[in-house]
Amino acid sequence: MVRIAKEKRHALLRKRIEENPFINDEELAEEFSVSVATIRLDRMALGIPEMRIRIKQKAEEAQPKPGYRPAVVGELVDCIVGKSAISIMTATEDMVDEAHIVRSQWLYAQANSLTRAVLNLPVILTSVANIKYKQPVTVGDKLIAKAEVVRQRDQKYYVWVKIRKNAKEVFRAKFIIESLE
Amino acid sequence: MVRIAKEKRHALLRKRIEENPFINDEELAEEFSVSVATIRLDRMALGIPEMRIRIKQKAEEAQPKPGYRPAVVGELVDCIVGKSAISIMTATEDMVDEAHIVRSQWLYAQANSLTRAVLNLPVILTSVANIKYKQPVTVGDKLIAKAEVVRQRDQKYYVWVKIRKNAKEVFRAKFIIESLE
DNA sequence: TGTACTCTTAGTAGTTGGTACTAATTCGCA
DNA sequence: TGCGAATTAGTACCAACTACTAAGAGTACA
Repeated sequence: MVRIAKEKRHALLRKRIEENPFINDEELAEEFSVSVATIRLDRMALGIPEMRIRIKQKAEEAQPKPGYRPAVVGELVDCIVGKSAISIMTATEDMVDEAHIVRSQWLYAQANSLTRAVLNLPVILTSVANIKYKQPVTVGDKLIAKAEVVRQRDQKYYVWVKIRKNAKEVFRAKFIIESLE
Repeated sequence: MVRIAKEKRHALLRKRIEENPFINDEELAEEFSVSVATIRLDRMALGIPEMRIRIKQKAEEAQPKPGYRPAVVGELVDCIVGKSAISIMTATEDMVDEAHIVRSQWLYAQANSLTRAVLNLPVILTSVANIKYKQPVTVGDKLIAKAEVVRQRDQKYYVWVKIRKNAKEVFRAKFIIESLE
Protein backbone atom coordinates (compact mmCIF):
# COMPACT_ATOMS: atom_id res chain seq x y z
CA MET A 1 0.00 0.00 0.00
CA VAL A 2 1.20 3.50 -0.82
CA ARG A 3 0.25 4.87 2.53
CA ILE A 4 1.60 8.32 3.28
CA ALA A 5 3.39 9.18 6.51
CA LYS A 6 1.36 10.20 9.56
CA GLU A 7 2.67 13.73 9.81
CA LYS A 8 2.11 14.45 6.15
CA ARG A 9 -1.39 13.03 6.39
CA HIS A 10 -2.10 15.23 9.41
CA ALA A 11 -1.11 18.34 7.50
CA LEU A 12 -3.17 17.36 4.48
CA LEU A 13 -6.13 16.43 6.66
CA ARG A 14 -6.07 19.79 8.39
CA LYS A 15 -6.05 21.55 5.04
CA ARG A 16 -8.75 19.33 3.57
CA ILE A 17 -11.14 19.96 6.46
CA GLU A 18 -10.44 23.65 6.44
CA GLU A 19 -11.39 23.96 2.78
CA ASN A 20 -14.41 21.70 3.24
CA PRO A 21 -15.76 21.53 6.78
CA PHE A 22 -18.80 19.56 5.56
CA ILE A 23 -16.82 16.43 4.80
CA ASN A 24 -17.39 13.47 7.13
CA ASP A 25 -14.97 10.86 8.46
CA GLU A 26 -16.00 8.18 5.99
CA GLU A 27 -15.29 10.38 2.99
CA LEU A 28 -11.99 11.48 4.48
CA ALA A 29 -11.00 7.86 5.10
CA GLU A 30 -11.61 7.09 1.45
CA GLU A 31 -9.65 10.11 0.23
CA PHE A 32 -6.62 9.20 2.31
CA SER A 33 -6.91 5.44 1.80
CA VAL A 34 -7.01 4.71 5.51
CA SER A 35 -9.71 3.44 7.85
CA VAL A 36 -12.32 5.61 9.52
CA ALA A 37 -10.68 4.77 12.86
CA THR A 38 -7.45 6.36 11.71
CA ILE A 39 -9.23 9.53 10.63
CA ARG A 40 -10.79 9.74 14.09
CA LEU A 41 -7.46 9.27 15.82
CA ASP A 42 -6.04 11.96 13.56
CA ARG A 43 -8.82 14.38 14.39
CA MET A 44 -8.33 13.68 18.08
CA ALA A 45 -4.62 14.39 17.81
CA LEU A 46 -5.20 17.60 15.89
CA GLY A 47 -8.07 18.77 18.06
CA ILE A 48 -10.50 18.92 15.14
CA PRO A 49 -14.10 18.38 16.23
CA GLU A 50 -16.60 16.14 14.45
CA MET A 51 -18.40 17.30 11.32
CA ARG A 52 -21.62 18.31 13.06
CA ILE A 53 -19.76 20.50 15.50
CA ARG A 54 -17.71 22.06 12.71
CA ILE A 55 -20.88 22.90 10.82
CA LYS A 56 -22.49 24.24 13.95
CA GLN A 57 -19.51 26.51 14.55
CA LYS A 58 -19.74 27.83 11.00
CA ALA A 59 -23.45 28.44 11.47
CA GLU A 60 -22.93 30.19 14.78
CA GLU A 61 -20.27 32.44 13.34
CA ALA A 62 -22.78 33.57 10.75
CA GLN A 63 -25.46 34.05 13.39
CA PRO A 64 -25.92 37.59 14.67
CA LYS A 65 -24.29 37.05 18.05
CA PRO A 66 -26.25 38.58 20.91
CA GLY A 67 -23.31 40.54 22.22
CA TYR A 68 -21.63 37.52 23.78
CA ARG A 69 -18.44 38.42 25.59
CA PRO A 70 -16.68 35.85 27.69
CA ALA A 71 -15.49 37.16 31.02
CA VAL A 72 -12.56 34.77 30.93
CA VAL A 73 -10.78 33.48 27.84
CA GLY A 74 -10.49 29.77 28.60
CA GLU A 75 -12.26 28.00 31.45
CA LEU A 76 -11.90 29.23 35.00
CA VAL A 77 -11.29 26.18 37.20
CA ASP A 78 -10.20 27.76 40.46
CA CYS A 79 -10.22 31.25 41.88
CA ILE A 80 -9.32 32.74 45.23
CA VAL A 81 -10.12 36.41 44.74
CA GLY A 82 -7.17 38.62 45.57
CA LYS A 83 -4.78 35.70 45.70
CA SER A 84 -4.61 33.21 42.84
CA ALA A 85 -6.62 31.68 40.01
CA ILE A 86 -6.31 28.95 37.41
CA SER A 87 -7.83 28.64 33.95
CA ILE A 88 -7.61 26.02 31.21
CA MET A 89 -7.76 26.70 27.49
CA THR A 90 -7.34 24.28 24.63
CA ALA A 91 -5.71 25.78 21.56
CA THR A 92 -8.02 25.56 18.55
CA GLU A 93 -7.62 25.95 14.80
CA ASP A 94 -8.86 29.56 14.78
CA MET A 95 -6.07 30.72 17.09
CA VAL A 96 -3.17 29.84 14.84
CA ASP A 97 -1.24 31.53 12.06
CA GLU A 98 -0.14 30.06 8.73
CA ALA A 99 2.59 28.04 10.43
CA HIS A 100 -0.02 26.55 12.82
CA ILE A 101 1.51 28.33 15.80
CA VAL A 102 -0.91 29.93 18.24
CA ARG A 103 -0.83 33.72 17.91
CA SER A 104 0.51 35.32 21.05
CA GLN A 105 -2.60 37.47 21.45
CA TRP A 106 -4.51 34.38 22.61
CA LEU A 107 -2.05 33.67 25.38
CA TYR A 108 -2.18 37.35 26.27
CA ALA A 109 -5.99 37.18 26.34
CA GLN A 110 -6.03 34.09 28.55
CA ALA A 111 -3.51 35.62 30.94
CA ASN A 112 -5.08 39.08 31.06
CA SER A 113 -8.64 37.85 31.50
CA LEU A 114 -7.52 35.51 34.28
CA THR A 115 -5.90 38.49 35.96
CA ARG A 116 -9.20 40.35 35.79
CA ALA A 117 -10.93 37.36 37.36
CA VAL A 118 -8.48 37.00 40.23
CA LEU A 119 -8.75 40.68 41.12
CA ASN A 120 -12.53 40.80 40.63
CA LEU A 121 -12.68 44.58 40.75
CA PRO A 122 -15.44 46.55 39.05
CA VAL A 123 -13.34 48.93 36.97
CA ILE A 124 -9.76 48.16 36.13
CA LEU A 125 -7.09 49.17 33.67
CA THR A 126 -4.11 47.20 32.51
CA SER A 127 -1.41 49.82 32.68
CA VAL A 128 1.76 47.80 32.12
CA ALA A 129 2.46 44.30 30.84
CA ASN A 130 5.72 42.43 30.52
CA ILE A 131 5.51 39.26 28.54
CA LYS A 132 7.75 36.40 27.69
CA TYR A 133 6.58 33.80 25.20
CA LYS A 134 8.97 30.95 25.86
CA GLN A 135 7.82 28.18 23.56
CA PRO A 136 5.52 27.90 20.55
CA VAL A 137 2.07 26.44 21.15
CA THR A 138 0.09 24.50 18.55
CA VAL A 139 -3.45 23.22 17.99
CA GLY A 140 -4.72 20.77 20.59
CA ASP A 141 -2.33 21.90 23.30
CA LYS A 142 -3.98 22.15 26.70
CA LEU A 143 -2.87 25.35 28.34
CA ILE A 144 -3.05 25.81 32.08
CA ALA A 145 -2.72 29.38 33.29
CA LYS A 146 -2.02 30.30 36.87
CA ALA A 147 -2.31 33.86 38.09
CA GLU A 148 -0.94 35.11 41.39
CA VAL A 149 -1.33 38.50 42.97
CA VAL A 150 2.17 39.22 44.23
CA ARG A 151 1.90 42.78 45.53
CA GLN A 152 -0.56 45.57 46.08
CA ARG A 153 0.33 49.21 46.49
CA ASP A 154 -2.39 51.84 46.71
CA GLN A 155 -4.66 51.19 43.75
CA LYS A 156 -2.05 49.16 41.91
CA TYR A 157 -1.95 45.38 41.78
CA TYR A 158 1.01 43.37 40.58
CA VAL A 159 0.00 40.04 39.09
CA TRP A 160 2.16 37.25 37.73
CA VAL A 161 0.70 34.81 35.25
CA LYS A 162 2.37 31.63 34.06
CA ILE A 163 0.96 29.42 31.33
CA ARG A 164 2.09 25.83 31.18
CA LYS A 165 1.69 23.16 28.53
CA ASN A 166 2.05 19.84 30.33
CA ALA A 167 4.74 20.69 32.85
CA LYS A 168 6.60 23.13 30.65
CA GLU A 169 6.22 26.86 30.99
CA VAL A 170 5.35 28.37 27.61
CA PHE A 171 4.30 31.87 28.58
CA ARG A 172 4.96 34.23 31.45
CA ALA A 173 3.50 37.68 32.08
CA LYS A 174 3.60 40.39 34.69
CA PHE A 175 0.74 42.82 34.76
CA ILE A 176 0.34 46.03 36.66
CA ILE A 177 -3.35 46.64 37.02
CA GLU A 178 -4.94 49.84 38.22
CA SER A 179 -8.23 49.89 40.01
CA LEU A 180 -10.45 52.89 39.22
CA GLU A 181 -13.38 54.04 41.28
CA MET B 1 -54.19 21.50 30.71
CA VAL B 2 -53.59 24.92 29.24
CA ARG B 3 -52.65 23.59 25.85
CA ILE B 4 -52.89 26.13 23.08
CA ALA B 5 -54.69 25.48 19.83
CA LYS B 6 -52.91 23.70 17.01
CA GLU B 7 -52.95 26.59 14.55
CA LYS B 8 -51.67 29.07 17.08
CA ARG B 9 -48.94 26.64 18.11
CA HIS B 10 -47.93 26.20 14.48
CA ALA B 11 -47.49 29.93 14.02
CA LEU B 12 -45.49 30.26 17.25
CA LEU B 13 -43.38 27.25 16.36
CA ARG B 14 -42.44 28.67 13.00
CA LYS B 15 -41.41 31.94 14.64
CA ARG B 16 -39.49 30.21 17.43
CA ILE B 17 -37.45 28.12 15.02
CA GLU B 18 -36.74 31.09 12.82
CA GLU B 19 -35.28 33.08 15.68
CA ASN B 20 -33.36 30.08 17.01
CA PRO B 21 -32.60 27.44 14.38
CA PHE B 22 -30.36 25.60 16.87
CA ILE B 23 -33.24 24.46 19.08
CA ASN B 24 -34.09 20.75 18.98
CA ASP B 25 -37.43 18.96 19.18
CA GLU B 26 -37.09 18.07 22.83
CA GLU B 27 -36.55 21.67 23.88
CA LEU B 28 -39.41 22.80 21.69
CA ALA B 29 -41.69 20.16 23.23
CA GLU B 30 -40.91 21.50 26.65
CA GLU B 31 -41.46 25.11 25.65
CA PHE B 32 -44.87 24.36 24.19
CA SER B 33 -45.85 21.81 26.87
CA VAL B 34 -46.53 19.07 24.33
CA SER B 35 -44.81 15.79 23.53
CA VAL B 36 -41.86 15.45 21.18
CA ALA B 37 -44.11 13.45 18.83
CA THR B 38 -46.40 16.44 18.46
CA ILE B 39 -43.49 18.74 17.60
CA ARG B 40 -42.47 16.28 14.91
CA LEU B 41 -45.95 16.12 13.46
CA ASP B 42 -46.02 19.92 13.50
CA ARG B 43 -42.70 20.20 11.69
CA MET B 44 -43.92 17.68 9.12
CA ALA B 45 -47.08 19.68 8.55
CA LEU B 46 -45.14 22.93 8.24
CA GLY B 47 -42.35 21.42 6.13
CA ILE B 48 -39.63 22.47 8.60
CA PRO B 49 -36.58 20.20 8.42
CA GLU B 50 -34.79 18.74 11.43
CA MET B 51 -32.33 20.78 13.46
CA ARG B 52 -29.19 19.35 11.84
CA ILE B 53 -30.41 20.25 8.36
CA ARG B 54 -31.37 23.75 9.50
CA ILE B 55 -27.91 24.31 10.95
CA LYS B 56 -26.29 22.98 7.82
CA GLN B 57 -28.28 25.42 5.73
CA LYS B 58 -27.20 28.33 7.93
CA ALA B 59 -23.59 27.19 7.69
CA GLU B 60 -23.75 26.89 3.93
CA GLU B 61 -25.21 30.38 3.59
CA ALA B 62 -22.25 31.71 5.50
CA GLN B 63 -19.77 29.67 3.52
CA PRO B 64 -18.36 32.09 0.90
CA LYS B 65 -15.55 32.84 3.31
CA PRO B 66 -13.43 29.69 3.24
CA GLY B 67 -12.07 29.58 6.77
CA TYR B 68 -11.35 33.29 6.82
CA ARG B 69 -8.98 34.40 9.56
CA PRO B 70 -7.89 37.99 9.45
CA ALA B 71 -4.14 38.34 9.13
CA VAL B 72 -4.35 41.75 10.75
CA VAL B 73 -6.68 42.82 13.55
CA GLY B 74 -7.91 46.17 12.28
CA GLU B 75 -7.42 47.44 8.74
CA LEU B 76 -3.96 47.63 7.26
CA VAL B 77 -3.65 50.99 5.53
CA ASP B 78 0.06 51.24 4.86
CA CYS B 79 2.96 48.82 4.99
CA ILE B 80 6.63 49.05 4.10
CA VAL B 81 7.87 45.54 4.85
CA GLY B 82 10.82 45.55 7.22
CA LYS B 83 10.32 49.21 8.09
CA SER B 84 6.93 50.46 9.19
CA ALA B 85 3.19 49.85 8.93
CA ILE B 86 -0.08 51.49 9.94
CA SER B 87 -3.46 49.99 10.77
CA ILE B 88 -6.81 51.43 11.83
CA MET B 89 -9.30 49.76 14.13
CA THR B 90 -12.56 51.09 15.48
CA ALA B 91 -13.46 49.89 18.96
CA THR B 92 -16.77 48.02 18.99
CA GLU B 93 -19.19 46.85 21.65
CA ASP B 94 -17.81 43.30 21.70
CA MET B 95 -14.36 44.48 22.75
CA VAL B 96 -15.35 46.07 26.04
CA ASP B 97 -15.77 44.91 29.63
CA GLU B 98 -18.58 45.72 32.07
CA ALA B 99 -17.26 49.24 32.55
CA HIS B 100 -17.32 49.81 28.76
CA ILE B 101 -13.55 50.03 28.58
CA VAL B 102 -11.84 48.15 25.73
CA ARG B 103 -10.05 45.08 27.05
CA SER B 104 -6.32 45.40 26.65
CA GLN B 105 -6.12 42.18 24.67
CA TRP B 106 -7.64 43.96 21.68
CA LEU B 107 -4.96 46.60 21.65
CA TYR B 108 -2.40 43.86 22.08
CA ALA B 109 -3.93 41.98 19.14
CA GLN B 110 -3.93 45.05 16.91
CA ALA B 111 -0.33 45.82 17.80
CA ASN B 112 0.96 42.28 17.56
CA SER B 113 -0.77 41.49 14.27
CA LEU B 114 0.54 44.73 12.78
CA THR B 115 4.01 43.69 13.85
CA ARG B 116 3.57 40.39 12.01
CA ALA B 117 2.49 42.30 8.92
CA VAL B 118 5.44 44.69 8.93
CA LEU B 119 7.93 41.85 9.27
CA ASN B 120 6.13 39.61 6.75
CA LEU B 121 8.14 36.52 7.67
CA PRO B 122 6.79 33.00 7.17
CA VAL B 123 7.31 31.62 10.69
CA ILE B 124 7.67 33.93 13.64
CA LEU B 125 7.39 33.88 17.38
CA THR B 126 6.68 36.72 19.75
CA SER B 127 9.25 36.09 22.42
CA VAL B 128 9.03 39.22 24.53
CA ALA B 129 6.53 42.04 24.83
CA ASN B 130 6.61 45.17 26.95
CA ILE B 131 3.40 47.04 27.06
CA LYS B 132 2.11 50.28 28.44
CA TYR B 133 -1.59 51.01 28.32
CA LYS B 134 -1.68 54.73 28.88
CA GLN B 135 -5.32 55.67 28.62
CA PRO B 136 -8.62 53.82 28.59
CA VAL B 137 -10.31 53.33 25.24
CA THR B 138 -14.08 53.13 24.77
CA VAL B 139 -16.58 52.13 22.10
CA GLY B 140 -16.41 54.12 18.89
CA ASP B 141 -12.83 55.27 19.38
CA LYS B 142 -10.82 55.18 16.17
CA LEU B 143 -7.44 53.66 16.93
CA ILE B 144 -4.46 54.26 14.69
CA ALA B 145 -1.54 51.91 15.22
CA LYS B 146 1.92 52.54 13.87
CA ALA B 147 4.61 49.87 13.92
CA GLU B 148 8.30 50.53 13.37
CA VAL B 149 11.14 48.04 13.09
CA VAL B 150 13.83 49.68 15.19
CA ARG B 151 16.58 47.07 15.23
CA GLN B 152 17.50 43.67 13.85
CA ARG B 153 20.05 41.33 15.34
CA ASP B 154 20.50 37.82 13.94
CA GLN B 155 17.01 36.33 13.80
CA LYS B 156 15.62 38.84 16.28
CA TYR B 157 13.58 41.88 15.33
CA TYR B 158 12.80 44.73 17.69
CA VAL B 159 9.54 46.46 16.87
CA TRP B 160 7.89 49.45 18.49
CA VAL B 161 4.16 49.94 18.16
CA LYS B 162 2.23 53.03 19.21
CA ILE B 163 -1.53 53.27 19.15
CA ARG B 164 -3.11 56.72 19.07
CA LYS B 165 -6.65 57.89 19.61
CA ASN B 166 -6.92 61.26 17.87
CA ALA B 167 -3.51 62.69 18.60
CA LYS B 168 -3.12 61.10 22.02
CA GLU B 169 -1.04 58.01 22.59
CA VAL B 170 -3.12 55.39 24.40
CA PHE B 171 -0.95 52.30 24.04
CA ARG B 172 2.69 51.58 23.49
CA ALA B 173 4.40 48.23 23.00
CA LYS B 174 7.85 46.86 22.30
CA PHE B 175 8.03 43.42 20.78
CA ILE B 176 10.99 41.16 20.29
CA ILE B 177 10.10 38.81 17.47
CA GLU B 178 12.05 35.74 16.52
CA SER B 179 12.10 34.44 13.00
CA LEU B 180 12.22 30.66 12.70
CA GLU B 181 13.30 28.82 9.60
C1' DT C 1 16.76 -12.59 13.08
C1' DG C 2 14.07 -11.48 17.00
C1' DT C 3 12.01 -8.20 19.73
C1' DA C 4 10.30 -3.62 20.90
C1' DC C 5 7.83 -0.19 19.44
C1' DT C 6 4.47 2.76 17.01
C1' DC C 7 0.82 2.97 13.75
C1' DT C 8 -3.29 1.23 12.03
C1' DT C 9 -7.44 -1.31 12.00
C1' DA C 10 -11.43 -3.97 13.72
C1' DG C 11 -14.99 -4.24 16.71
C1' DT C 12 -18.22 -3.20 20.59
C1' DA C 13 -21.12 -0.26 23.37
C1' DG C 14 -23.29 4.10 24.01
C1' DT C 15 -24.97 8.94 22.49
C1' DT C 16 -27.73 12.57 19.99
C1' DG C 17 -31.30 13.92 17.26
C1' DG C 18 -33.63 12.60 14.43
C1' DT C 19 -37.28 9.49 10.47
C1' DA C 20 -41.14 6.50 9.73
C1' DC C 21 -44.49 4.01 11.34
C1' DT C 22 -48.44 1.88 14.32
C1' DA C 23 -51.41 1.79 18.11
C1' DA C 24 -53.56 3.64 22.00
C1' DT C 25 -55.38 7.40 24.44
C1' DT C 26 -57.38 11.95 25.28
C1' DC C 27 -59.85 16.25 24.17
C1' DG C 28 -63.49 19.12 22.39
C1' DC C 29 -67.80 19.36 21.11
C1' DA C 30 -72.38 18.31 19.41
C1' DT D 1 -72.78 9.73 25.33
C1' DG D 2 -70.36 9.13 21.05
C1' DC D 3 -67.40 10.67 17.23
C1' DG D 4 -63.34 12.36 15.00
C1' DA D 5 -59.39 15.01 15.29
C1' DA D 6 -55.40 15.75 18.05
C1' DT D 7 -52.09 13.98 20.89
C1' DT D 8 -49.06 10.67 22.93
C1' DA D 9 -46.52 6.33 23.50
C1' DG D 10 -43.79 3.07 21.65
C1' DT D 11 -40.96 0.48 18.35
C1' DA D 12 -37.48 -0.05 14.79
C1' DC D 13 -34.21 2.26 12.26
C1' DC D 14 -30.55 5.68 10.80
C1' DA D 15 -26.11 8.85 10.52
C1' DA D 16 -22.29 10.30 12.55
C1' DC D 17 -20.24 10.29 15.84
C1' DT D 18 -17.36 9.25 21.14
C1' DA D 19 -14.87 6.19 23.99
C1' DC D 20 -12.85 2.21 24.59
C1' DT D 21 -10.34 -2.52 23.94
C1' DA D 22 -7.77 -5.59 21.46
C1' DA D 23 -5.43 -7.36 17.80
C1' DG D 24 -2.53 -7.03 13.64
C1' DA D 25 0.90 -4.65 10.49
C1' DG D 26 5.05 -2.08 9.76
C1' DT D 27 9.53 -0.35 11.01
C1' DA D 28 13.65 0.20 13.61
C1' DC D 29 17.28 -1.13 16.24
C1' DA D 30 20.60 -4.34 18.17
